[in-house]
Amino acid sequence: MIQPLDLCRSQLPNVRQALEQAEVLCQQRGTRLTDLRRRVLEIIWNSPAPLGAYAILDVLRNDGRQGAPPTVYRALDFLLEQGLIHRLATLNMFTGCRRPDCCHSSQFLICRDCGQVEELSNPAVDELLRDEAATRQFEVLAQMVEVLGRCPNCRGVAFHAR
Amino acid sequence: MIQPLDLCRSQLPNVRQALEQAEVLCQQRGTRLTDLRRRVLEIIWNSPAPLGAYAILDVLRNDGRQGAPPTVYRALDFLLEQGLIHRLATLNMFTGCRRPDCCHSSQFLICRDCGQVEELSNPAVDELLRDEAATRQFEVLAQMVEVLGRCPNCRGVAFHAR
DNA sequence: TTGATAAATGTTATCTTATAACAATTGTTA
DNA sequence: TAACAATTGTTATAAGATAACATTTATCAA
Repeated sequence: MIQPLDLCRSQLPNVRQALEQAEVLCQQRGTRLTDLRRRVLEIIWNSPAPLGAYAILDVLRNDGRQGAPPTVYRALDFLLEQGLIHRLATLNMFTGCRRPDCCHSSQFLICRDCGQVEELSNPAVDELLRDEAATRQFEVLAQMVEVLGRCPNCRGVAFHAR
Repeated sequence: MIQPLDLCRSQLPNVRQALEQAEVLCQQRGTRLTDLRRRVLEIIWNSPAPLGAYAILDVLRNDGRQGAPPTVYRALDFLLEQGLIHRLATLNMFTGCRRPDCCHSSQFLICRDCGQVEELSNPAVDELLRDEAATRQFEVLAQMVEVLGRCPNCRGVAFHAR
């Protein structure tokens, strides 16, 4: 008996939960999650795959909002600062952070075909890179680890129920 | 007695050597390192820090060459395919590959201040990421590991001679 | 050598991503 | 309420990348 699983979706926390957590975090930090910023965060979480700034802008305009690129980029800057979203450098796109509550270095598995992203947080990767840097007296400010490939769904990998 | 070291420079292979190696590799592979492609590779190697496509284009035009963006991007595509250069996704820039002869996954230490780049090739990083991917039945096509920070020179770190 | 073909480059136009600069609005606090 | 800071609106443009088609150059078979 074959039982296909939708791995990617099963790992997406729901949108409302992400928004509530963002609300709490910003309150704790004394930063302002304005309407615009909350809406941008919501748009990002609503999307199954990462979004580009201009795609987000399109949604905002569909909302009936005014807006130009800076509108979006400023909101994105805020959300990045707060650790509520990540920027995927290889795609020039943005995706919701799965663990906005704690500082962590992330690694991303990005599916070339469907665009869905899995966020990892393997401390060993972080440590290895820090060690390499330390050896060279290099001060680490940020890490960017992205693995491009194909997710199980897009590979057509079937899982057999045990 | 204090002995400052110029670590970054000391690791840059010289340009001629890089070009000769590229020549040999392309000959072995039956690919054509044309004048344009060789010149672009030379421009990249001549620069102490990574270059953007348009900066390369400017140099080409100073050469007296004709050219438009596609001219450069096509040459860059070829050099990337041949593994003679790397693209730094966080900077949208290109840098010469230190080990074009062997397939390898690279990690980069990128100095935010001076822009200089150190290329690492730590197999453990590669393996960790492959393991994480394998666990998730994710097929790896490419890895992008970039560490942004400050190099010893820009931190003002002094080295003491032993 | 020539003609046919493929590869590389030239050229124009356009698309995508991102930011600078300044104006208007909104929120906060003395 | 006035003064100030933060946020958002608006216009323009910079910077990175590619599509589409023309032209040139290299390669190779006849």
